[in-house]
This record gives sequence, C-alpha cells and structure tokens, in this order.
Amino acid sequence: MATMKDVASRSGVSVATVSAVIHDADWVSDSTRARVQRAIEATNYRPNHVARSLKTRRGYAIGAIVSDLTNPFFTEVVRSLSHALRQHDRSLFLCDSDHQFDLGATNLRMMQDKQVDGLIVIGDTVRPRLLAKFLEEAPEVPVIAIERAYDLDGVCCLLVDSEEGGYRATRHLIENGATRVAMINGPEEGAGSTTYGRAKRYEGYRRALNEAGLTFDAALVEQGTFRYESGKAALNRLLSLPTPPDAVFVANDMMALGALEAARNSGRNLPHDLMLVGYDDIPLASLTSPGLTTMAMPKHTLGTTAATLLHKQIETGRPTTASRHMFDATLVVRGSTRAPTP
Amino acid sequence: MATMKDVASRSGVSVATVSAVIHDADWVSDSTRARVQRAIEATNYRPNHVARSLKTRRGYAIGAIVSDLTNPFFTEVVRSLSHALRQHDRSLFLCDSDHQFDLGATNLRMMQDKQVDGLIVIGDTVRPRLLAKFLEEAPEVPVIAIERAYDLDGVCCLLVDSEEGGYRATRHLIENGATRVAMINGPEEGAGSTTYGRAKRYEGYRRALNEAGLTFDAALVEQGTFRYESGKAALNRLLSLPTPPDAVFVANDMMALGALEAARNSGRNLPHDLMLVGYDDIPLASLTSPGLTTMAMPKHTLGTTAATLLHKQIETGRPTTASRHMFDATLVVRGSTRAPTP
DNA sequence: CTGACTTACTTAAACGTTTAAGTACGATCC
DNA sequence: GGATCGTACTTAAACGTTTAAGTAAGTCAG
Repeated sequence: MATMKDVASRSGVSVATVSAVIHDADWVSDSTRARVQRAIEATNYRPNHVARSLKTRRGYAIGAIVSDLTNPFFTEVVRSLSHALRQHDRSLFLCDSDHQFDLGATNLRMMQDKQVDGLIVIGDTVRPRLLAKFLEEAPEVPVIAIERAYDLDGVCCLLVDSEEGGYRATRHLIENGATRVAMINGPEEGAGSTTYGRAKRYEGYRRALNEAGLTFDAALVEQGTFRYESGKAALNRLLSLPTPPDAVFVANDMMALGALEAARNSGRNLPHDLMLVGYDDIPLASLTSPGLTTMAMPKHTLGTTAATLLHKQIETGRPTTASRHMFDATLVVRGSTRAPTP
Repeated sequence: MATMKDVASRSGVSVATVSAVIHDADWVSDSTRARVQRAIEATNYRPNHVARSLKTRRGYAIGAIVSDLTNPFFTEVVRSLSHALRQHDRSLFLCDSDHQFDLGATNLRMMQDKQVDGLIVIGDTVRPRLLAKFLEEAPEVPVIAIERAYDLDGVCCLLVDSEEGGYRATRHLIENGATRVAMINGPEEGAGSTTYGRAKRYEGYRRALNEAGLTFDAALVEQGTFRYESGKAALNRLLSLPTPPDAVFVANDMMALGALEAARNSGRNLPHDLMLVGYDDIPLASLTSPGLTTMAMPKHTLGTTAATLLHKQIETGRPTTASRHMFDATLVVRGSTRAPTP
C-alpha cells in the first residue's frame, strides 16, 4: 500500500503538501495540485485511516449498542442507520447486548477503545450509571438514545410518543363504531425500569375513551407479556366475558397476531364482529388475512434522524444539556378494522 | 486518558517495560511487574487501540457485509457472530448492503480502511470480481462467506446443504404417510447467480420421491417468489387440482405460512387433511397454529463457526486455497405434520 | 532600495504504541 | 581473573498521518 511519502517523492514535494492537497488547502498552486493528484492516482494511494485517527483522535465511525438485534424494530433502525452513515463516510460498530445489562460495560469500553465519534444506544440495554461514566470519560463523544429515556446531560433521546399512539389507535376504533373497546396491555413495568412509556399506551387508551364519553370498564383490560401466546389467551378471556368487547387495542403486534388467531378460532369475522388494532407494524402485520391495522413506529425516521443529529453534533460538539425528541407512530389501516372496499 | 508514558514515569521504568508487562513478556522481574501493574491501576491506563493498530497493522475488528439485515436468518447469524467475537475481544464492523451490488465496492473499501483482521460476507451481496480484488489487495485478511459459494483461493464458504434438506423434509412427509407430495419451489435462479443452491431443495425433493418409489408429477410442482402471498396462491392452485396433494414441501417458511393460511381458508385440517413442511425456521414458524414443521437453518452454528474459523485463520494466516464447509438443516417437527399428542 | 507582506511551500514534532538492538551487571566456568 | 552467558532492563526508530512553525522567493508601498 502506497503512503503519503511515496506520493510526495513521486511528485517532488513534501508530505505536508500532499496532505494539503488531500485536504483541499487553499494555498497549493494549481500545477502542484495537479502533479500531486496524478501521483495519487498513479500510486493508487489511499489515506491510512488508522494513522489519521491516531493524530486526530477521531475514529470516523460511530458505535451502536442494540439490546436485541432479533427484534425487527431494532433491525430496521440499524439498517437505516447503516445507510445514513454511509452517506457521511462513517462506518458502524455494532454490539448486540442481548438484553444482558452486564455486557453494557464491556461494550461501552469497546466503543471507547475504537474511538468512535458518536454513540447510539438502541433500546433498553445500558444502565444510566454506566452511560454517565461514558459521558464523563469521553466528553466529546455525542450520545443518542433511541426508545429509551435518559436524563443525562449531553444525551439526546429519540422517543416515540406512546400515549399519543395509544390514543390514536383507540380513537380509530371508536370512529369506526366501536362502543366497547378493550385493551390487551403489556406487562407491568418494573419499578426500576426507565424505559420510555410502553405503559403510556394504556394512558392514551384511557384518554380516547374519556374523550368519546365511553365509560371505562376494568374488566376489559387484560395484561399480556408482549408474546404471541399471551395475546391469544387474553383475547380468549375477553371473548368469554358476559358482554364481550367489539374492538380491542393490543399493545404490540405480536400479541395482536395471537389475538387475531384467537378471534378466527372463535368464528368471529373481522372487522364486522370484532376490530383489532396492534402496535409496531412488524413486517408480518401486512401478511395475515385480514391484515392487521396497527400503529407504525417511525423506524426509518429514527435511524436517519439519529445519524443526522449525530453528524451535526460531531461537528459542533456535544450539547451540554439533555434533550428529547418525540416522534409519532402513524396509523396503518388494514383489514382488521376496515372491510375491504372492492 | 493516561498513556504508557504516564505509567512508565509513575513506576520508574521505560515504556518498553510497560509494554512488556502488558504483553506478559517473560523477562520482567516480579517486583517491577507489580510496580507497573499498580501504576496501571492507579492511572486507570488503557492501551490505545488505534496506536497499537498503526504499529501492528491489525484492527482488532472483523468486518461483516450482509445483504439484508432485515432477513431474520441473517440477523441471527450476525447476532451469534457478535457474541462469539466478544469472546475473542474483537469488535464488529457491519454494513448492510441492502442487496445493492454497487455498494459492494464502497463497503469493501471501508473494511480495508478500517484495517479489519477478517471479513465475513453474508448472503448474496458481493460480486466475485470485487471480492477477488479485495483478496489481492489485502492478502493477509481471511475471508469467510456464509450461504454463498465463491470459488476463490483463500475464501472459505460456509454452506447449508439444501439438497439434503429438501430430501429430509420430503422424506419426513412420506414417512408420515403422504403419497402425493407436492412442492412449492422458489423462483428459478438467474443464470449468473452463484448463490449456493436454494434450487437444490428441489433436487432433494426429487431424490426422496424416487427413493420411496413415488412417481414424480410435474403438476405438483409450483413456483413461487419466496414471499407470503405467492405461497398462498400456489397452494390454492394445488388444492384445486383434480387430485390434490396430501402433503406439500415448501421451499421457505414465508411461503409456507402463506400456504398454511390458504389451507385453513380451504377448510383443510392440518395435519390430517394436508401436511406442510417449510424451510428456514423463522421465529414465527413456532407461533402459528398449528405450528409449522420446518427445516431449521443452523444459524447459530454458522455464526460461531465463522467467528472461530476466522480467529484461527487470523493466527495462522489465510489459507491459500478455497474450501467449503457443509452444514445440515435439521428437521423441526410441529403441528403441521404431526397431530398433537395430548 | 528597504522593509513588510504574501505566496507556496518545507521541516519536524507529535499522536501512542511495538520491537529490534543495545547495555549494564551479576553469575558461571575453566 | 578474564571470557562468556543470562537477566533485566533501556534506547530509539518506526508505523502514516496532521499541523504548527519556519523559510525562501516574489510583490509592493514608500
């Protein structure tokens, strides 16, 4: 591999001049610039990023720690991220923490060692304490958190407004004629958890009921585990009530698909006998029949916003204060709430 | 951040001695070693990986280029990879090429720039020409391909035996009493494609029929696109044949789920009226009811084998010849071929 | 014509390691 | 008691950049 030295000697200038040409310094004469450029091409020279990093203390890469790559939501975010970063000529260091908090320290250390220019933490995977330590040890590195609220100076949180999402989902059901709207909720959040508000989906549900003047019935709220089977079981319980619901808002798609299955097994005809709205818009939601109406997470927006924001902060320096950006989930209407119009 | 110099002066030795302590050189006296160790702890010293890389021309990272991170199969492989690499104290550079061949060059260049110690190419994303160029330009970097056969000296291909998988899937159906076994195949592979043999699943299907003495009926072979809808449509066509099949081997799970849907819509009772086997074992295959019997890809094995192999080759040098390792898909029996035993 | 300023460079130190080569000193051997 | 050897280090160059400081030659005002 050719180095600057080679290019320099070949074009009869010093390495400093070569460096200047590469960085488009304004003082190089046109003739010299051309000569150097030709030498660069002739030798097939490419700057050594490692040497450059050593000098500039930049890694020209950003790090991402994701709690579970298997989760399609996170996967999509990482994908958008990867694309956006390519645009900025930065590469991506990825760690899957596999939900294990104790890997957080290892992963963060790795990121520091690689001298990443920015860090993205996706999901619930790094404890605030550890992140705070990172912020302190690497004071120039901007940090962005996706779907996790931190209250740490310097980190910028990208969140999806779950309350509003829950509200919109429920309102959609009511607007389509539902009068007895149930909800299948996720598990109660642990006291220590600071994950941003999946619990809030429930609050949005309550708000929509209130607004529509529908009375809240605690019997219509079931609790699940976010998994397929639990959604199925929950809907079965709801359907065996003395007066079963005519619509259900389910806190995530996986459970909603379980509920869909249960509804079909019970002989219900969707959307006429029962309407269903999920949350997430996983790829499968469009494939069932009927398709699942659901609140789509702005995966792509989150990924690209994170990349753009990080890029800006790398240029201008990490903000000194914490900030939050709220994004909205958008309603995707499919067959589970709307009869196909032929 | 403390450097070796700090540690050296603090413990009254030269940087060379500090380096020796860090690398466990055998000549350092116990007392000096202890003194240095104490200084390391006191200063919270951590070696600068970038400087180390510059000197040793190693990046202490491996690069992975994946054709589509959204594909759950690839996601799982990457995840296992990420875990295995942590064990070896290496980090992971990831690029999602998004099926765009023209990104191959950019991605490969990025990997070279980052001085990765090894490269993993997952899926059909890098053209042989480009990879050959990489092999030439970075002659020490070992390369492993997963689910893609290259015939290039130095690259080691990890493949899943599709013929055998197709055979096992079909045999399973026959062993469970099927006499008229259909197949829903993937799209015909382009002439230029060197992807390793999804087409071979069909060959395995033929072999199993042959072996069982069942006559092959071309009307029983449908062609799909690997997508959900196409599986659904294909099964509908099969079911409307004068003598429909009593079992179907579907070339991937996505289509198999579509077929499952079609089967249920037709009022068929699985597995009694119809048996179904898919291929891949995507997470969803276990969630439908009945669950989908399928050929599970050895995702985890592929990931960890790639990591281990790479690790070894980084130590011993890249092999000079091409090689292939075959892995088997394993049958996972679920409700679509076996009635639940209560 | 002189001094100040500009242009177009060069020089050399620095970034933080690794490592080959050198060295000082004590022990061992005949 | 001098040569030889082993032990426990140190010295300094190198990896490939970036960049502050230096410089030589030309331009221009007074």
